[in-house]
Amino acid sequence: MIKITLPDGAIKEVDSGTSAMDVALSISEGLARNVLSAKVNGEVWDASRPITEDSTLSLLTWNDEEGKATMWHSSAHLMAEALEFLYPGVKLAIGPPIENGFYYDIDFMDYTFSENDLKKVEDKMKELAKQKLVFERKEVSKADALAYFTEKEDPYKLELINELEDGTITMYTQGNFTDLCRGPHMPHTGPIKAIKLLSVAGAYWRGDEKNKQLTRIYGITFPKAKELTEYLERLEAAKQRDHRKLGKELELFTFSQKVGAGLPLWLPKGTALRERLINFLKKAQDDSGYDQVCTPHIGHKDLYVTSGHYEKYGADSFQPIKTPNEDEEFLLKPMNCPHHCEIYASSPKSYKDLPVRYAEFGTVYRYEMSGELHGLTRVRGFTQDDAHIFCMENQVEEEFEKVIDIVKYVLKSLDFQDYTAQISLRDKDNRDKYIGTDENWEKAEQAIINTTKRAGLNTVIEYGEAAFYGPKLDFMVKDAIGRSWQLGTIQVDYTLPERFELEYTGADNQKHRPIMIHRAPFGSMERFVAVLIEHCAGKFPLWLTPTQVAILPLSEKYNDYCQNLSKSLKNYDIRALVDDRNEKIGKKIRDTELEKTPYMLIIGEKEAGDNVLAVRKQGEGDLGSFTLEEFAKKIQQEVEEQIKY
RNA sequence: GCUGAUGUAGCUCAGGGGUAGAGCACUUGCUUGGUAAGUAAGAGGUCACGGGUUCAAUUCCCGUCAUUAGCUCCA
Repeated sequence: MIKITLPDGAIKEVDSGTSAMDVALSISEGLARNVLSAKVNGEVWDASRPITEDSTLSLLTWNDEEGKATMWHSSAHLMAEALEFLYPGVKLAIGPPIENGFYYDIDFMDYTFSENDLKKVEDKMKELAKQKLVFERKEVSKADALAYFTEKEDPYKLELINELEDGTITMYTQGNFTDLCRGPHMPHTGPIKAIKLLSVAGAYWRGDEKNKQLTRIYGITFPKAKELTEYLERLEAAKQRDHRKLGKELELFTFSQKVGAGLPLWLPKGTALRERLINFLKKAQDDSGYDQVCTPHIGHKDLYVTSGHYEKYGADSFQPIKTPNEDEEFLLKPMNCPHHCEIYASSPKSYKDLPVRYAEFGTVYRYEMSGELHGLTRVRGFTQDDAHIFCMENQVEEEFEKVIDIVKYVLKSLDFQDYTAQISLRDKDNRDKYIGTDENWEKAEQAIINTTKRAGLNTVIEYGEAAFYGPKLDFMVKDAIGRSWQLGTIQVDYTLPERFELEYTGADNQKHRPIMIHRAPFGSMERFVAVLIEHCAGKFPLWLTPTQVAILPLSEKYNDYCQNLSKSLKNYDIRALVDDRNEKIGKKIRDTELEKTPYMLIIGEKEAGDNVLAVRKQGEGDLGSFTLEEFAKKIQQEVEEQIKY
């Protein structure tokens, strides 16, 4: 007899060799039907695998992440079976579960496979799933595994087996399909009720571009058709708030083939919004003791050799610009820090001057591989809301905290509630890729950990994600539909002051080296606006939105009255536009609703006569009558509420 | 960069070896309205760019540029 401890602490005494499924059956048949796999002593197992020693056991169903992964992994095998049936002789590489579904990498040999063929595979999978094919686990020797896949002529599996240790190899079979697999798998294919193959893409064998490119098929399965429908609806909703689509519709930005890939062009409305964001941050920075500086878009190659960026990024950067006569080399600036270091160095500094904080909305250029470009989130020219703080050792933590405060203020004002601070430290093993001394790294890493703890941030530590010159704190922001983006960043740097030989004179009349903090609360204007658009689905906070109020005259008779109204609102710093088109009021309201303008004023005979405003709120409807003063006050209050410290 | 898909009016898209079409937007006329689409007419295109095949190419082929999905999830 062995003892099985269940999650609620209950202990069951059962015969050795009892499976998780047996335990489930002893609890209830309904539960047993839903079991996909089981966690035995912390390891995910097949529900049917015999347990032979005292163990903790939790049964995994569709409601557990591991349960989902089990079903998706099994679905990948099911797809492989369907593919082998429809395309005999295809070579299979790997097929794991992923965050949303699964994929399988396939070498289609001489077959051609396109998106149009997905349906056919999907149908075959459905047919197979209905047969409730049982997944059988088998431990095999390395020799047997090699023999099986040699016979099958599958080079990918053979390569994988050769790297495995004898005695640890397992195979799984369902129906007519056998695969090398660590498992676990669900008991049988029955619970796979809804199947959708989503896309076909290329992927290199083992992720290495020198290897052969295989065909990757992505899919997802569910135990209920309704869940699939809901999933597809969520995908559709995400598409609807894609910043590339909304950016076009709301006339915020565009791209031009002639200007070049990855070089965004900001349209008037987008620029106005961007300027508003910039002024908002400038004010916060002004209040926090920052000084604005301004530096050129190019810098001498030597500047970047000194900073170390040339060595690190030279090949990835744009090519140097050569002067015609002197043959000097300049680079488009990939970052602002070296310029700011030279500003610091332009005059002697005393400890009494520190900290100095140089801020610049600096446009930088970086060469991104053409395939990496993506809307406004990954571009080749972008503007950082950059600043560099030069301070003394004993000021680092306080400065760091102040920066965290600004970032928190920015995120709050734009209604980002849900974010994580990711502390990026050095790779634990491979330390060659970082510049600077171990001692300085230790100090900087500790400073970040301490301050984030004190600021009460929700943090996660990532090793190996640090910049090459120092550790950093990145703000990972979740948008409204749960996707995570890296926006603001704060980085401690002991290295650049060293390389630029920056100094200050201490109270002891000795020269000391300042410490540098890089920071950008938005990250870049481009990425921030992109994420903001997706976060609010184009319905910007009132303080930021391009047009706050649309004035809709009921007929052309009231156009002049409305123009005057617009001017009056301007005196209250309210941005209003008059829709003076020759259209009916229903049409004007509909168009304004679709443009997501927050407020509408409907002006006809009654309003013009009584000197009142009929107010309508976007998405909500009629709010009733207001006087101009009442309305202006309402708007101003709402704006102040949003950008309060 | 690699692989696939895509590129037709300002936007969203249909079409197809014999020099192009819809809806919305735009212009003009009628209409002057009460909280999500009034009505009629009109204008608008080197079918991304360059080459090839053909009597004829926007359509087929090749190349370039751009957009897009994936190449990060590891039996």
